[in-house]
Amino acid sequence: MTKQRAVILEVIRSDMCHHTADEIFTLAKERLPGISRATVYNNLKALEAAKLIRRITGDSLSDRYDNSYIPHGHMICGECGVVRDFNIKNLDKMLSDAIGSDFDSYELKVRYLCDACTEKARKTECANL
Amino acid sequence: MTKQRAVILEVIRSDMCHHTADEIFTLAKERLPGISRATVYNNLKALEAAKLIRRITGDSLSDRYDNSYIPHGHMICGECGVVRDFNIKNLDKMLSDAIGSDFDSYELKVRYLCDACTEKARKTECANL
DNA sequence: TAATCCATTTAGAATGATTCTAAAGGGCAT
DNA sequence: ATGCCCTTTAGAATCATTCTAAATGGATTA
Repeated sequence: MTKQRAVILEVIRSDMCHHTADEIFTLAKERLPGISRATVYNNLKALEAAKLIRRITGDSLSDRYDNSYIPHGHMICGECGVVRDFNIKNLDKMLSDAIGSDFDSYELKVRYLCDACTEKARKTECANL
Repeated sequence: MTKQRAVILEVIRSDMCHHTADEIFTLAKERLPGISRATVYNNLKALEAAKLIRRITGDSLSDRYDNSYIPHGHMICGECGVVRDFNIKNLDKMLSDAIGSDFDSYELKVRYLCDACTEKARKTECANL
């Protein structure tokens, strides 16, 4: 465990956000000014291989990283992009039943409008009347 | 509906595969040799906006396109990359319950080992004994 | 302490999917 | 035929990510 790897892991674990590689690079740089972008990518890959984090793809043009390796749902506001976790009971069993075998992992993303953005949209509508 | 758009839509609808933009470009080119890559991307975007197809992201480094706009599960073999559809009963309801509101769409991907690749792995194991 | 080793880091080049741009084309109403 | 506007085209630009080759660092041994 190099100090670079430790810092990257701490950055990912320090909050509930689902950061992009670039954000992680910026945050790690505050503590290790000399750190290289390639090091961030190398370690993100290594940390996922070690099952300490999980890469989540497709929410935006860049991938994001989850501080838990255990699969769970992500709800993503289509307006402001905020990502929150959620769980569905027995989903693992339903999935293995549906596909007819065990599986390695899953990714579940729901696009919705968060409360704040719903509220904002409501106000805008009123203003347009 | 230009002839380019029509051909692209036909390519996507012509089979159950989940093609990448590049594959769609190649297939469309067989019928319209002069077609440009940008036209394919433009139309894929327009067709999704018109709810005729859906883009699915994160299965590989390039996005793929589904000939149905209606969300459903995708099971993806981690070995050979083949994508198949599946459904889970009442998932819509479970999702809206879990997130506490209606949602726009979801994406559900399960990474597993398909029968053919499982078989292949079994044989390889035996060969290594 | 000095020498060696090997994995990791670094900087920057390379890649590859996608988007952007500016000019050309095509269809439709006038 | 003319003008208009949306679409297409070709290629340049962008941007996240991967690759490469040289430098570094920490541990181990002599």
